[in-house]
Amino acid sequence: MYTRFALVDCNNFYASCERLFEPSLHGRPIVVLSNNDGCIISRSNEAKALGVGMGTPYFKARPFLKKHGVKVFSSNYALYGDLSNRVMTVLRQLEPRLEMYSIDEAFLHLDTIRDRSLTRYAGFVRQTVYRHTGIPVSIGIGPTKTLAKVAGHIAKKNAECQGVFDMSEASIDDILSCFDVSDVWGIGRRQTERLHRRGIRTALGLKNCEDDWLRRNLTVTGLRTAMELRGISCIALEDGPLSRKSISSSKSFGVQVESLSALREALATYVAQAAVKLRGQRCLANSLQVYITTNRFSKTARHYSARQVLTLAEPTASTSFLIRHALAGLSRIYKPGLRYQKAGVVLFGLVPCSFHQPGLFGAVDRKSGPLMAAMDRINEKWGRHTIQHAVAGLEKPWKNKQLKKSRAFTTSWKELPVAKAR
DNA sequence: TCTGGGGTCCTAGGACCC
DNA sequence: TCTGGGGTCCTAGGACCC
Repeated sequence: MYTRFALVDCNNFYASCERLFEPSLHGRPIVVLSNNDGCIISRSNEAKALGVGMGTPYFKARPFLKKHGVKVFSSNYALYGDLSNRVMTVLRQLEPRLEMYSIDEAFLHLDTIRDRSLTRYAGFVRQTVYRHTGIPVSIGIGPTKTLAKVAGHIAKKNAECQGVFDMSEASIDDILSCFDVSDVWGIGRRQTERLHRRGIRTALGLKNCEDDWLRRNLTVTGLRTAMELRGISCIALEDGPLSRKSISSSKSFGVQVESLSALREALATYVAQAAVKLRGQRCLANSLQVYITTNRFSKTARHYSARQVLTLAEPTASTSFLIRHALAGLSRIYKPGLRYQKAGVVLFGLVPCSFHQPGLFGAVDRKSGPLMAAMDRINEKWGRHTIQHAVAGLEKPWKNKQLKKSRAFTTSWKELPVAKAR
């Protein structure tokens, strides 16, 4: 049977979410900043048209944004996560074989759509998502995921496509010959440099490149990308239950941090966040990594970055236990007298709770399990830091800044939008 | 003053085993 | 002169994605 993948991509997702609750911003340029109000990570079409670059540091772009009346938002993940769920729910109702690829993208299998044109069907999907959620999407269709991504690009960039493009509507080679190789899914900066050195600048060039050279220079992933461009599907739709291999939590600080006690607070806070996710996934972790780093862009101070991996005697999901190990790791890599900019933790070696056989002397989770479950319930009901470990600190002066954040319109009763009749 | 956060996969090289 | 060979596992680091 002939397989067809569709890539559904929310247009300028974060900017579109913000605009949803401030309709006066329609037609006006908007940008959304990264976590610490650091970089620009989402731009409305109007902002793109002004030439605002993706990933530009905010402090550099600020005068320009002000001059052109660009509305600036801090990122509001409670809002984006909730709207993403709504989009995915609508899509899943239309097409159950769905892989949620990122917060704003999903792959669908279109094998079952036989009796009508895929372009028309995709147009229907697009309208339905918009009607139910208010989020505009583009849809690309192709025989492999990589070609569906190419089609998605074309759907988004060309107004005459009306948000939908199907690769089978044109000659694939013609399309690939005009498609920049650096825009191909899986081809990043380094690979682009290598391809350019060999004189390959378009997706068609990559498609026709010799397998041996690809295998040697771009590894098996590069070869797989080329095969996908040839229409041979090598990357399957992952529509099974999500099972992560690692869970991490890290953040830049709002102010630079020198003291071990502040680093301990921050790290304990991040460990607690990661542990909540771990329990939400009904898993235990058998090792963790902690790391700290100074500002890598600093021209005056030497950059220091260190990490420590800790293997646990027995896998656990207990916040207390994980914090204790993380802080022991921290004390081994902490160097006094430096100005730290970021800390983080990664939990890995995840095993489902149900698979785990408790050790003879362990039984950590049998004791802490009910306590953690109670903590999670309280924090879910009353807000994130209602109860927490004392070592995570109360004031949290190192917390990052998010000065321009919109409200949690859809996930908090206190922050519901208010409509006024005239 | 000021530059995100959370993931996945691949490879090379070392340790270890028989 | 001359010091095995082949396999597995683990880890750090790099590259990529959104």
